[in-house]
Amino acid sequence: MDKLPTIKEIASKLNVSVSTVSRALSNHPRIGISTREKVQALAKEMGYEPNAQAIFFKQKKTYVIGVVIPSIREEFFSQAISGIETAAIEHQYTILFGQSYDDPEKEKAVVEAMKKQRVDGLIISLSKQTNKYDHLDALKKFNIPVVYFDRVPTLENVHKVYCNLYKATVEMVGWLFNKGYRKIAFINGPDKLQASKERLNGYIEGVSKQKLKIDMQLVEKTDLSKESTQAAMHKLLSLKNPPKAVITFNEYVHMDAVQYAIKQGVRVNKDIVFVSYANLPITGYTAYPPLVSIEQYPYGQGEKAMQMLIKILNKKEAGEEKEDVFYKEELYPTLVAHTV
Amino acid sequence: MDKLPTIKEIASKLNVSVSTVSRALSNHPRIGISTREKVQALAKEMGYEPNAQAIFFKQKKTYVIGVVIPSIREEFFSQAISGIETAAIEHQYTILFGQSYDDPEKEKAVVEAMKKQRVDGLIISLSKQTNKYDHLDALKKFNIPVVYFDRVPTLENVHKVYCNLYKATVEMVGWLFNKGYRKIAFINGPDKLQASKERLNGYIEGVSKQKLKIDMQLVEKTDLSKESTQAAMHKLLSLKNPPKAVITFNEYVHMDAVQYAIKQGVRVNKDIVFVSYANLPITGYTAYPPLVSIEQYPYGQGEKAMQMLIKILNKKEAGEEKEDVFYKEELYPTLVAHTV
DNA sequence: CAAATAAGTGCAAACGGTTGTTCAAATTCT
DNA sequence: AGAATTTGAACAACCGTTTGCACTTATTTG
Repeated sequence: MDKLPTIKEIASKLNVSVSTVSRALSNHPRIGISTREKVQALAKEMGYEPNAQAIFFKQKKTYVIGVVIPSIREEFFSQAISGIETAAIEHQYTILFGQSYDDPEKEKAVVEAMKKQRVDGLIISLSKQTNKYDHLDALKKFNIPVVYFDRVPTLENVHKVYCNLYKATVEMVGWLFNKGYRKIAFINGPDKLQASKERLNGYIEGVSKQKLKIDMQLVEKTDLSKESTQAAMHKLLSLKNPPKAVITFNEYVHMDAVQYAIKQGVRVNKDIVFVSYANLPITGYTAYPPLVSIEQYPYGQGEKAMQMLIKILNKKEAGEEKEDVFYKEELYPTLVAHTV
Repeated sequence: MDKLPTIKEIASKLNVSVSTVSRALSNHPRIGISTREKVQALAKEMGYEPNAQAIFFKQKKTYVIGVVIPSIREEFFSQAISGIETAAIEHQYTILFGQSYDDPEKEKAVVEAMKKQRVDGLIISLSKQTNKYDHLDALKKFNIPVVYFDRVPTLENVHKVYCNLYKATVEMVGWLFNKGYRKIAFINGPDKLQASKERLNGYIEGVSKQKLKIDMQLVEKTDLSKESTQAAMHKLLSLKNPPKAVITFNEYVHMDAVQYAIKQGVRVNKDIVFVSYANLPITGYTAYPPLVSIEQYPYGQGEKAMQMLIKILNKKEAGEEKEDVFYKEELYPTLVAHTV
C-alpha cells in the first residue's frame, strides 16, 4: 500500500539533498551536527529503514549464502544447518536454503536458482548420485565460491570440510576385534562418495591389522534406501557363515539393517552386534542403538564450512584472493561408546 | 575477478542500445528478427545471465520467502520445511531460513534480518515463549505478509494454517476409554500456544464425554525441555494412584516421558500405556513408540502455508488485496495406530 | 586584508536492468 | 506522389543508495 519511506523523501521534507541525508545517516564527519540530528530525528520519526536490496545491489553483495543439502529430514543435516546458521548469523549473513533430495537434477536446479539470486557463496553437501560438477563449476564464472562439507567430491582443487573416517574405522574394527568378534561385516554407502572410500579403506586396513583374512563377501553396499539396505542385510544373513558384527554406513542404514535383522529373528547385539557412524541425538531414543558410533560432528562441520566461506569472502573483498589456494579442513573423529 | 557480462556490454559490442538488448532478450515483438537473433546469439556466447538482484530491485520483489521455525532439529519442522520448499520451488520462490531456538529474542533478530533482506513474505511457527508480536506487526509497514503455521497465535486477524486438535484429542481419550483405561493423564505444552489450549479442551471434553471425573492432578505441563518433561512424569508417578495411560504433547515429550518412566521401573505399554501427537518417520525406529498418535501433517501444513502466502502475494500484485481478509486453514487430524 | 584552508552541502554518476515515449525509415494506402 | 501507418530501434527516466568531486561560505593564516 503506502510506500516505504526512502532517503529521498527525507531529503525533500528537509530541503536537503539525498547525499546529505545518506551521509547524515551514516554519521559522515563532513555533515554538520545540526543537519545530522535533524535528519536522524526525521528518519526515526518516519520509520525509515534502509533498503538492503538497493544497497546490496549497489555493493554487488547480498549477504546471502546458499546452502544445499540432500535432505533436511536427516538429523545429520539438520544439525549441520544449525551450525551453518549460527556461524552465518554471527557475521550478518543469511541463509538461502535448498534440498537436492539426493537427485542430481534437483541439485542442479537449486544451485541455479541460487546463482540467479546471486548468493555471495555456496555451501553444499553433494547428493549421493552427483558425479558431474558442471553446475558447480559454473559458479566460478559468477565469482561465487563454493565450500563442500561432509559429502565432498574427491577433487583436490576445491574448498572442503569433512571427517576423515579412515583412522576411526581402523579403530572401530580394532574395538570389535578386542571384544572377540572375528567375522566383521561392513555395509558401505555409494561408491562415488569420498566417505565411502575412506570407510572401506579403513575397514580393510583394520581387518588386515588384526591379521584377519579379508573376505569381500562380508562387504555389502547400499544406496542408502531402506530397500537397498535390507537387501544388503539379507545377503549377509544368507551367508553360510553369517557375520557376528556389522558396521553400517550411517545411522539410517543402521536402523534399517537392525530392523530387518530383527524381522529375520536375529537377536540384535547378541547374535550379531551392530556399530555405526554418526552419533545423533535421536540415537538415544531408538530401540537398538549401535554399541559404538563414530561421531561425525555435523554441527561442527557446518559451522566450520560457514567460517571457511566467510574467510574466503573476506579475502576476496580485500583483493587477497588467490585462485589456486584451496582450503581443506579435515576432522579426525574418534569412537564413542553409545550412551543409552 | 572478471566482471560478469551485462546487457550494456552486449549492447556496445553490437552497437545497439541497451533497451534493444533488453527487449531482444525478452522476445519483445517490436525488435526485428535479425537483431533479436544477433543479440541472443552473442548473449549465449558471452554466457550472459540476467542479474536477478538488479531486476528484483527494480521490481521491488525478491522472490524470497523468509521461513522462521523454532528448531530444525525437530523432525516435525524439518518435514514442514520440506513442504514449504516444495511449494516454493514450484512457484519460483526461494527460501531464506532462520531458527528462533524457541527464544523470542532470537526470533525477533531473525525476523528483522529478513525484513532487511526485504523478503516478499514470511512464514513462521512461533517460539513457544513468544507473547508479543511487535516484530511481526512491524512487517505490515513493510508490506510483508505473514503466514503462521502450526504454532500459531490465538489472534484472529492473521493468516494461519494449523491443526485443530480438539476433536482428535476427544477421539483419543475415547480410544483409551474403549481399551479400558480410566485413569488417563495428560502432559501438556506451554500455555501460550493455541495448540495447548485445544489439546486441553479436547482432553477435558473427552474425559467428560466418557462420564469420568476430571482430575486435574492428572494434568501436568512441560516447557518441552527434557528436564521439565521428566519432572512432570515424576509427579504423575508419585501420585497415590498413578495413571494407567499418558497422553503427551508431542513425540519428544513422549520419548522423554517414556525414558524417564523406564528408569523408574515402569513397564511401558504394560503398566502404563503412552499415546501422543505427531506421527513422525523417526517414531518407527524408537524403542517405545506411542500406541496411537495424532498425525499433524507437518509437510502438508508447510505446503499449505506456502501456497497461502503465494496466493496472498498474487492478490497483492493484482491489487486485489483486502486489508481485512485473513486466510485460515484448519486441518482436522485423526487418530492413527502406530505402525511398528 | 587578501589568500589559503576548512566546513558543510549539493551535483551527478553509478549499480544492471525495464519500460514509456520519441523518432526515423520503410511500407502501405488513397 | 503525398499522407498515413507500421516497423525497428534509440532516448531517457527510474528503482534507492553511495560516493567522488565541485562548489559555496566561513574561518584561519601570513
